[in-house]
Amino acid sequence: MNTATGGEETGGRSLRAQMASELRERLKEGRPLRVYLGADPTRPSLHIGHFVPVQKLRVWQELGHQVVFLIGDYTGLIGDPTGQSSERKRFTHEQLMEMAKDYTQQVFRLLDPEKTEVRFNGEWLSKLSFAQIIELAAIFPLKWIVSRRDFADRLARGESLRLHETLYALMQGYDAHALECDVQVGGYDQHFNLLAGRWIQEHFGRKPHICWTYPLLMGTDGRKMSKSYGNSIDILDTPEDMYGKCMRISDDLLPSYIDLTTNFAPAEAEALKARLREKGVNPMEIKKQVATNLVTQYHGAEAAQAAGDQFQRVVQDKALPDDIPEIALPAELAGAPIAWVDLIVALNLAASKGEVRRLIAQGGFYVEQETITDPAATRAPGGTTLVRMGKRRYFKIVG
RNA sequence: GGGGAGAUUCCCGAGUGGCCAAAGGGAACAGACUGUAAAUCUGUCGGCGUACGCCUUCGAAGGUUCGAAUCCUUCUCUCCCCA
Repeated sequence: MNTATGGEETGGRSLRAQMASELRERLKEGRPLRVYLGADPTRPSLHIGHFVPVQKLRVWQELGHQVVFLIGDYTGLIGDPTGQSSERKRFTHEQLMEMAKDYTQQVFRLLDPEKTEVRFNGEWLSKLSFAQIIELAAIFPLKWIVSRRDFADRLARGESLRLHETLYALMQGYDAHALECDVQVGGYDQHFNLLAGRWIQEHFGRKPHICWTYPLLMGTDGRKMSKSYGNSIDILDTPEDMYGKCMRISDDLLPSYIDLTTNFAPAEAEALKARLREKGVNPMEIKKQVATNLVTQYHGAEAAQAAGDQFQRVVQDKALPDDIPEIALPAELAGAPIAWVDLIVALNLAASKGEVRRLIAQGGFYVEQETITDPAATRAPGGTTLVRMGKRRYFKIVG
């Protein structure tokens, strides 16, 4: 059964079409729908890739539907095995509750706390009896579980796969049932977990919820978005960083960013994507609109405007940024001329003298906006000196 | 428990006695150009020295050798196959 395999190829057109038609039916009921997103608080800091469903939840919220944000304090005890190539590190309930604080704080950058129902799945999962778990477990043919690509791969490679991991989907599915929701949103990889909710709801004679999933958002360079790749845009980024990182999105990824991260009205989004396909249109202009939209969502229109202005000034017009960090010279370095190479290393602004020399040799070291070409150049003591290393690392050395 | 493969500079990955600070790719950094911090092109990419050079590095510790990432011994860890 195709829909049970849980991989990114699942679902397919027919399922999506079915979900769309079920959603249309449900909307005809004319009441606010309960739309839920669950997340396990197993990561300390989040990026906009994690936030694609959150961003969509906000759209639902703005349309007047009841949005539920579920914190997986119990599912987090297992850790979602979806897409994992090995057993996950497990957290204690205390750790999870601690991380949940940061988590909700970040989520409320987008969602309206007043209008959001926040729940913890420990509320019901902790109360299930063994008999109830048996009943739930009986819903899932083992074949569905072991044919999921992630599990199948691990089994094929002879790697550890433990029973508790196979229960994850059951737990998430039960959440959907307990929350009596109409729609569950999630990443595309969550198909299996979302469908589990439908099976459980159907088992209990309920109308199954609609599964609404979103494709994976790639990092700004086209690889998987990950903090360690340095290609992520993080929820807690400053407006300037967020804007700048948006401008760094590869041109060909722009359409997916428009779809997944902005809250343009559908027609507007389509228009932007159409513009991108036109000849002679500078993608930069559209990228700026995406950046402004994104920063506005997280920081407000004013901050977005300011960030855009700063980008224009600093990057495009190559002017000085607003606040350049000042570095006061420690006593032992002050008072005498010192070679730039030594100074920069002493201040920990570079890992080695060779690195600074290289920068100078390549014409990327500037003092008071003048390129330094002599690797032995020194700085005279006293006063404030503006230093620029490379494209955008500015410092003021004082003392 | 038995058999096999492997651990290389940030990552992947070549390298089986000197030409190896170590191919190639990726990332990163710089410069050029541009339509942006995109794309493209060029360069750099262990440390110290202006420099012929010196020092440290190829899982760990020893050993063989004029000379080892490459050979031997032991150890640690990882993966695969069989039971």
